[in-house]
Amino acid sequence: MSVAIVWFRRDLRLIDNAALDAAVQTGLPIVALYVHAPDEAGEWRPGAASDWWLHHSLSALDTQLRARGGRLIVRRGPSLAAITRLIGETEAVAVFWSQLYEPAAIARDHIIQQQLQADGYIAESHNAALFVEPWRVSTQAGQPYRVFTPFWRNAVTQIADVLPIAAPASMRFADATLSSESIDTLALLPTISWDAGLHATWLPGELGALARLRDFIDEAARYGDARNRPDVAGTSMLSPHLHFGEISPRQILAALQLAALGDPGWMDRVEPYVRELGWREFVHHLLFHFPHTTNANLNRRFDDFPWATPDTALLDAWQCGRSGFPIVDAGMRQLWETGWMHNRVRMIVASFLTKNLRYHWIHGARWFWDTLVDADLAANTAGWQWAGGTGADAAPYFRIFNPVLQGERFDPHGAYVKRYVPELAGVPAAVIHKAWLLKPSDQAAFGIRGVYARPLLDLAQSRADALAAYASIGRD
DNA sequence: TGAAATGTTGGGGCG
DNA sequence: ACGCCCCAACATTTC
Repeated sequence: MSVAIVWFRRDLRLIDNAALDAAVQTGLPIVALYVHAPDEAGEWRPGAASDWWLHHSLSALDTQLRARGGRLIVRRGPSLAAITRLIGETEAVAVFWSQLYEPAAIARDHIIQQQLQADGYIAESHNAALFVEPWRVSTQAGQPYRVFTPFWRNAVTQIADVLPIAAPASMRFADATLSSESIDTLALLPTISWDAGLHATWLPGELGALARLRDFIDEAARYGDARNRPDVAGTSMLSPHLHFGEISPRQILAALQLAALGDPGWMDRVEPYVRELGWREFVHHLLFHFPHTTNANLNRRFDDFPWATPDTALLDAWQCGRSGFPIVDAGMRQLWETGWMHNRVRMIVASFLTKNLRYHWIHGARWFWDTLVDADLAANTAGWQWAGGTGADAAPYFRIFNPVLQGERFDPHGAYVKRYVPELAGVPAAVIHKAWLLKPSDQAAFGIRGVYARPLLDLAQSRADALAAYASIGRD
């Protein structure tokens, strides 16, 4: 019996899935496969929060497939061995999958494609995650872009067709005698129950992604004003859904364009959000063209930068949200509780780590990698290199955020801080971001104790130290 | 999508 | 009435 295998990885959806569509177009019965092979990601194997999401997203995909008469076949890696074994069990003639952009995945997929094609099988990779493939965007000199604005100006001209592919009207599945691991046996869920906040915040899976998109469309025109306010639900919160491919950027853009019909000014108002989709595109292209940047500075001038040697207690305080700077601690606790942090606050905590503490950005990248449900090697790498001043189109190193001013500007009522740092619930908004400056009698009256009466570092001194360190490596 | 230091301007208090 | 000074407000420069 001939069949076509759809090898799902991080394209866990039925809509706008070119690989799935290509498999259906063969007219052959389908086998939907997931191969669990976390070691194949090398050093950047998914962390605990990502695993939590993956478990639920795989379950959601399996549920969707079962509703259509099929199911998800789950096997353990190595991927090539699992695929070739399944080919033997099914007499498959074709394997379809969606392109990934991490260096380890590219290398693995290349070997698998070569092997399958050498053995006479159809082995096709399709684009599921980007508007434009990275090898189709370059400067006039033929180089990859390192600056966002010209990159995006070029890339948008290539976004011609944003009509997403519909989910297959009907799917015919291969006979259901194939063995499958249960998703539970992959042991993706935490052994101790720290995931209540994740459950309360997220609904992994394609239906959850579509529901989130639907909610966001109504607010998208306000994104430009609201996106910097962590105390307001002003962002799309689609990042983990995008990471796992439960929804595609094309679907999002198409939905925005549909909502804009009959309202000519609407697309202009959502442009700030579309631009963020552009940044997502940009960082994926960067990772493709500069794969070493997961661990090494893109700007090699920083290779001699005098980063401080991390102090375990201070690094731990940053991770756990006990630095004494309310906006920083609120962000780190939001991350721990929900697996996500508002982007404005990500910039603040990253500036704090790489500049006030002067720790190498890799320490932040590793912590985010383990704790974010949207941990994405392209976005995480570029985001941390941007914050640390070592990346493409990066914030210059001397651009140091002041957590007091940032807190006052973007959490003016202290509502975000109070939500995640309950110790400060009794502090008036006017002083909540700098409570250590109050006189002791006021501190006592407002219940200010511990690090909030005495933060772990001096902002002015650490800023001066960072600038001195920056001066020591000289200009270009 | 920076903050702080430095420079400039102009209104108003005051002798 | 006038010059002087202070300082808030804004602009520019620097890191």
